[in-house]
Amino acid sequence: MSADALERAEQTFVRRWGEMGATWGISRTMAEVHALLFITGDPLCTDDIMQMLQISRGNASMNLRQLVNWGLIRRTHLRGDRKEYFISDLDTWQMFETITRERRRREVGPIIDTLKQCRSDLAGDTPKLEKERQQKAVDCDKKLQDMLDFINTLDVMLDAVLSSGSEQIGMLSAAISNTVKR
Amino acid sequence: MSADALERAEQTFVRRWGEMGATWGISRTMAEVHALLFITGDPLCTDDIMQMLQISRGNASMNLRQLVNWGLIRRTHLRGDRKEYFISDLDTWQMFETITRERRRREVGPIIDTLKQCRSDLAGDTPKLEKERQQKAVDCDKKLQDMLDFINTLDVMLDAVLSSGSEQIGMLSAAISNTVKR
DNA sequence: TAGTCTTTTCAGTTATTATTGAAAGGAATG
DNA sequence: CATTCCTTTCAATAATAACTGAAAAGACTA
Repeated sequence: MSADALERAEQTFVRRWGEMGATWGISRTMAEVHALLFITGDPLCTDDIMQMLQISRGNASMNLRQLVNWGLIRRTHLRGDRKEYFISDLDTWQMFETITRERRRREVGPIIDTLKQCRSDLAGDTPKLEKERQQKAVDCDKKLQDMLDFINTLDVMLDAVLSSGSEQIGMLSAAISNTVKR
Repeated sequence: MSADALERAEQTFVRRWGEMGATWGISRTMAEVHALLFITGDPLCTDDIMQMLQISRGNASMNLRQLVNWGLIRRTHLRGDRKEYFISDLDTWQMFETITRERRRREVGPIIDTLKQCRSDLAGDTPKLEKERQQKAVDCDKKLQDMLDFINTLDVMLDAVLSSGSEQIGMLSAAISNTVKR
């Protein structure tokens, strides 16, 4: 039995979203589960997902948990049914915000810490180096500083964009274009 | 023999940058090679890189080629030496721009194509569905449209930011903050 | 509390991706 | 044009990441 147009469209979307996720360091299956819940819109239970994506119960359980932890989907229940159902946030902007905040939280702090760590180690020990190496240490320090400044700028911009919310996104977009054109 | 402060700082930076890359869908080694060339600043040959990262010649060759293709490093030569040397772009903003442009080029087009494809398939076949499914098809189409709009907005913003160049980045940052505060 | 239904966990397996090393291919040198 | 030095390629291998399935744990019911 062949799929109808709706099923085909959904499947195509799910597959592509999975591939996208994979190139961005998110497991293909996790992205597919999310895509499926998003495009379906309805609450789905673990068995639905296992069946539609042809994956095992354990796999489904793991990936659903991760998505809940990320805040991209939430658990829900259908009355008269003991099973757990899952439902995705359907607001595109909100999804973007959730993903971005999460990655920022996990990644920006640690990298800044490392950069600062490198700098302070260098600062303490540079005087102990021979002259030629001292110059290199200074160059290295400058690069670390550049990188820190850059990450900071990006972080501030991101913060502003994220806290603006979807209503202001058009305005923001316009403001950026204006600034750039000048 | 133990490493001095400069070596330690460089190694820490390289390792962390590699980990970062890995979580962003870039192979750890490729990120490490790039980090090494960046933090060193000097031209390095394949053997330097093999030795410093403890990797094989083939591996070094492959990853260097990729980095050249991405435009993050370039080949260079030292007079009196037959070997090829590699040197990294040292401008943080420029590096960001290169990476972002490259990923955008590779990824944004294809995903937009898929979304459009899904929509037009749906549009053609929706009338053939039974009534209840037609409603679902309309809902699905709306989500695809939302996603397209969102990607488009993001793309426009990104384009503006990228074409602004590093000199304007402070101004841009300020403009964003202003817009958001209002 | 025992019985039933559901979810989670995780050791073992499979699939994917990255790496090696040696052979082949190029390029400069004399 | 033969030699040397260097780079690339790629089949084989190793390392990593993802997935399975069955057992254990948890939760609701009567």
